[in-house]
This record gives sequence, structure tokens and C-alpha cells, in this order.
Amino acid sequence: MTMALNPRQLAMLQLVRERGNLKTETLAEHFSTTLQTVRRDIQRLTDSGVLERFHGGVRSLDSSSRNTAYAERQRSHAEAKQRIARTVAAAIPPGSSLFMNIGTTVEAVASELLHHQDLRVVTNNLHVASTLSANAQCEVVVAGGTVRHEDMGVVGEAALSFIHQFKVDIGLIGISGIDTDGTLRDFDMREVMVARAIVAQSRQVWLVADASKFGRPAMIEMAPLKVVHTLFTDAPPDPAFERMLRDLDVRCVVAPT
Amino acid sequence: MTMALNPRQLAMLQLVRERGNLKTETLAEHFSTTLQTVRRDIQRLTDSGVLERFHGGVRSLDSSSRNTAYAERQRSHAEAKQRIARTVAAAIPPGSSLFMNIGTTVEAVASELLHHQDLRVVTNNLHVASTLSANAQCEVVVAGGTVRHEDMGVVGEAALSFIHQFKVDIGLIGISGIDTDGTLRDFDMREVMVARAIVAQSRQVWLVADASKFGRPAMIEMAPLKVVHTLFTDAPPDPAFERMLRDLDVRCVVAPT
DNA sequence: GCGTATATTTTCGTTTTTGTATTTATATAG
DNA sequence: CTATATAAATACAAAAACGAAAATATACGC
Repeated sequence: MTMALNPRQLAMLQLVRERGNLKTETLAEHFSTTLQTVRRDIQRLTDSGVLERFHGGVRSLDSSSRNTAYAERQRSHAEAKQRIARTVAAAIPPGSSLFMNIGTTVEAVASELLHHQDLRVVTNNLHVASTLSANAQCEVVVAGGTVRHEDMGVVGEAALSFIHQFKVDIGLIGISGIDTDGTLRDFDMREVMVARAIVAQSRQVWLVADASKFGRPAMIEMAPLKVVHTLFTDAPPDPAFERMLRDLDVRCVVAPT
Repeated sequence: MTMALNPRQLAMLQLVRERGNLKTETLAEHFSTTLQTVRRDIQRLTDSGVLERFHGGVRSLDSSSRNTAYAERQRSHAEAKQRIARTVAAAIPPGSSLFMNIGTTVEAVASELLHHQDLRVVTNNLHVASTLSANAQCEVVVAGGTVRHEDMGVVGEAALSFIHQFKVDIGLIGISGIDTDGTLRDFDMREVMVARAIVAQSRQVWLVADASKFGRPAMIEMAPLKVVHTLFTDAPPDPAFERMLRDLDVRCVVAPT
């Protein structure tokens, strides 16, 4: 018979989730108990699958890495994405309302918003919804519609009309590629429709795109680059791109290392 | 056979709710009585589902510590839930359309549906959506609306009107408690509204509830038990319940070990 | 007042949890 | 690769908490 977790174990779980990962010794100190007791607690928490332990401590296990193709994309350019995400998060003022769409960079931003205060976020990205629902200071609204298996994006007619009910401060969007002709492009028509709706219903459009997206071709035109107010990226664009951005009056923020 | 709570038990409930969790000894001291009496009181309160006990004390279930309690609820009765889930999954024919709402048992069913063919599932449960999106043979539709932090349930006006657009074969619902008077009850008004919408838009209603839900009172009335066509559970209900189920023409399926 | 039913305390054996000591496993530097 | 430091598993004893049953107290009918 499985006994309920005691308050210390519950607090430990919460603490590890907040901080991401913690050393066994830190935990023992924090709860003023023995290493042995902490280890036993950790064992129970890992047994139930919510935490994962490593030599010397324990980390929170966010159930994300299941789809291998998806996990792969998440890994690629991880460092660049996190840098971008931190920069974006820092630029979002408290009390903002946001749209957030599909894309691993957008999801990285969600992780960086976990400790922001007083946000309202509308998203068609179930990963974003899942991540941000851990932030009690953030009202999360998810768009209704069909869920795509590949990336847990919500798309379809329902999602579009849902999004059209809102008008937010910042529309934060990711994209598959920025064509050399100054067109934002993606691969999936349904996601493109959602992104267009987001652009239409946002007072400002922020685009997050790591450097690998520059000049990368994709089939479907989403919108001209000039709808974007600010582009967040990880490396300075080449001179041609930079001139285009200036011509189109798109502000470009390069995330610092 | 639920007797009324005596004044001390009522005060105890209130106190635990205020403080979140309390040690048995603290309670005994506070009410200047013995540990044994406190334990008996605690047992009554936990039996009725409003409190949860751990070794050394009790905690309130519907207080600030709900978010952390989610992992715990998932653990409790895990084996029973999986048994129920397997039975339910086996009863769902290929090509069915389903509603699935909040609840760890419902989520267990989602896991068991991972290899089913040709399903259409509408849900307000982001865990269910996340789980089932791994099944390419299953069309997953998520309801739009506000996300509750505690359990990633989607609720609110938007979710209701979204659900009302559908009419499905089977409405699969979980519940916090089945009162002795034959009423399905839950703790959160917003989730109750969603469940009602699901019941209204389903040709058949299937209820999943492990034995701990029988006779467990919860505040808000969702619907009378007779709206349920089939109840899936893990242990035979006691004779009184069984008679009631027969009177109300509710089929009861007990999951085999 | 008496007897009965219910509630509480007392008592005691059992289980669970925690801390200490010892052994085994794992990481990291050279 | 090996040596060495650190972390984790194991074993066991002490303390705390639990559950059941017997003893005592309290309330309430007649």
C-alpha cells in the first residue's frame, strides 16, 4: 500500500521543480535533516517518475522528450535558443498579454517566463501551455482545435476563430524560415493560418528565429517580414539581411552571450 | 452511513484548511485531547475526502498545496486506475468518437488508448491531449479556454461553447466523489460545468471511478448518477450502492485483476 | 437511580521513519 | 588506467507514530 507523501517530500518536489535540479546535500541542509533521509525521499519521488536522480543530486523531469524527432529539434541549437529566450523574456514587461505559437524557440521563451509576474498568455502550443501552467502568476489560455501529432500544435478553423476573439500586446511567433526575398515561410498550411491570425490580433509582433533560419527556404508564405516589429536572434545577420531589416523598419535584437 | 461531524471535527477541518497541514500531535495539543481521538477524527475527515493524511499528520486537499498534490493524486490507487483503464480501453470500439475530461483515471485510459485505431477524441485535459498526440491513428481535439494550474484542465465559457459544437459516441468522465444519495459531485464549479456539457453532448456516458470515490462527498453537484450508462470501477460496490445502480439502470463493470 | 449507547482515554504490541556506521558504487584528476 | 574523493546503498538500532482492544467517562432514555 502506497503511503502518501509527507510535507517534506512534497516541499522537496516543489523545490526541485522550481530550481530545476538540486544537490542532495543542499536538500539535506534546507530541510535540516540527514543525507540518508533525503536519499530515501528522493527514491520515493523518483519511483513515481516525477523526478530523475543523478550522482550527487536530483533533477526535475518534465515529461517532454518522448517524440524522438521532436526531441532532436529541441536539442539542436539549444544554447542559441536559450540565449534568445532569455533576451526575449527580459524584454516582456510585467502585466503583458501575449500570443505564443509553435516552435522550439517559443517554447524556450515559455521556460524563461516561469517566474514572471502577472502575465496573460494565449497559445496554440500545448508545450507552452504545459510549461506555463506551472506559473501560478500567469493566466494561460489555450486555443481549441485539432492537435498535430508532430509538435502538439493546435490548428484548424476552431483555433483561428478562437484566436480572433483576442487582442494582445505582443504576438510572439516562431517560424521555419525567413526567405531571402523577405518573406516568412513555414511548412504547414494550418500552422501558417494560425500565425496569420496571431499577427492580425497583436499590437506588436515579435519574431524569434535563430541564425539557421535566415535564408532557409520553406514552402508556404506566412507574411511579409515587415509585419514584424522586433526580431530576436542569436547572431548578427549578414549585411544584406541587415539592410533589408532596416529598410522594412524591423528592429533586430541580437541576444548577448 | 455518513454521520454529522461534531464541533471539534468541524473546527479541526477548518484549522487544517487554514494552515495547510498539521501534525497529529499539534492537533491533540490544540484541542487538549489525546492523539487517539485526533486520529479517529482524522479518519472520519479523510474518509469523506476533504483531507488527506500522511505519516505524522494531515493536510488539506483543496488548499494552496493543490498543485503539488497532483503528483500525489497520480500515485494514489495507481494500480486500480490502470486496471480500470485497461478495461475501459478494451470496451471502446475502433472508430469511436470520445469526450475525455479531467481526472487521473481518465488520463490512465488515455495511456491505454495509445495503440487503438481510428479514434476521435475531444478533451479539455491537456495531459490527455499530450498523451494521445503520440498516437498517429487518433485525431485529438483540445477544447479552448483557461488552463487550471493544478491539473492542466481547460475550463471557462470558451471551453463550454467549444464542447457544445460536438456530439460524440462516448463521454468518458472522471469524478471526485459519488455521494450516497446518488449524486455525482466535484470540487470545482468550472470543471463541473465542463462535465455537464460533456454529458449533454454524448450519446453514452461512461464514468470511471475507483472504489475510493464511492460515498465520498464533494461540494458541487455535477449530475444525478442516472445520466451514466456504464460505471467502470475496480472493486464491487457494497450492496446498497449496487441496488441503487440497478434501480437507476446504470451498468457496472468491475475491472478484473 | 439504573441501564444502555456513545465517546474518550489508557494501554500495549506493531509498523514506519529516522539516524549512525559500514560497505559498495561512481565520478574525476593525474 | 589507476588512485582517490564523494556519493549511494545496506544494515541495524532508536524513536516516533499507528491501530486495536480494554477500561473509563459521559449522555440520555426510562
